Amino acid sequence: MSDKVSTVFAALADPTRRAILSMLLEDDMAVTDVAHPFQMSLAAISKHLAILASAGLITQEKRGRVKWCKLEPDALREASIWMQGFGQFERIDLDAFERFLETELAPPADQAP
Amino acid sequence: MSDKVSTVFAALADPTRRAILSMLLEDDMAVTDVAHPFQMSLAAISKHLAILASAGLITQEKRGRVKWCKLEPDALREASIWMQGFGQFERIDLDAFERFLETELAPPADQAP
DNA sequence: GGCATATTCAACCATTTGGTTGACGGTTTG
DNA sequence: CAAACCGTCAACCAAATGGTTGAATATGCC
Repeated sequence: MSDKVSTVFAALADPTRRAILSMLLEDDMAVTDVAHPFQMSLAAISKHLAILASAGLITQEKRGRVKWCKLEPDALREASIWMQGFGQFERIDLDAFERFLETELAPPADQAP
Repeated sequence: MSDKVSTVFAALADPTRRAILSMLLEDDMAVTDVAHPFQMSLAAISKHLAILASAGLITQEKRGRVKWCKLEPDALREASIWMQGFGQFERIDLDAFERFLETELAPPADQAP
């Protein structure tokens, strides 16, 4: 493994970890709260979170006795860009794609195409 | 693992397998030729190819005594869509993205946009 | 101080992964 | 037919993965 992209993909290859990421999409969460919906030990979830953190997909910050987990979506970018090298995306102009995103992702009631 | 998305991500988590996919981006290849640049046994590459095939990322067709490997980029779509749930891609309009691709990825000397 | 809460550590276990080697089954060619 | 080539299978191995439990470490509260 070792390289960055491999680490990210490996982290994403586990459904529990993907579920955790989906949960964190809503809001930052404490480790205990992340663990709550799963029927596995807190230690197991703690390990999953460590893996997500070492892949850069989340960051953890301890405030008081609780450790808050925060999604870091930017870590997906490199892997996402790798994937865009394939399929319909293979000849993509990344600058044009960037411009596309800027207009497409503008605030809801902003522009009329 | 078991689910489709997990299988695809797991397949992508290995640098050898990603290298193979990159090679297949150029052209279809025989197993032996895929194995050539790597310094590991043919059997090992054969296993990697089986993993890529079971993830749906490639297909293999035997013609005569050689087995041809072909990239199947569509298998990346589901995983790619999953990733788009995060980060800057979360509010993307897939139809608009499709139209964008159609113009942006038009065959070199085919039609003038 | 003492107890409850939040999280990790350490040791352990079963299974999977990524690799090796050698034998084997098809296919092509001399 | 026999020899060479293509690829997989089977058995094995070391290391990584995903999980468990119980003890340990912080922190907060009465």
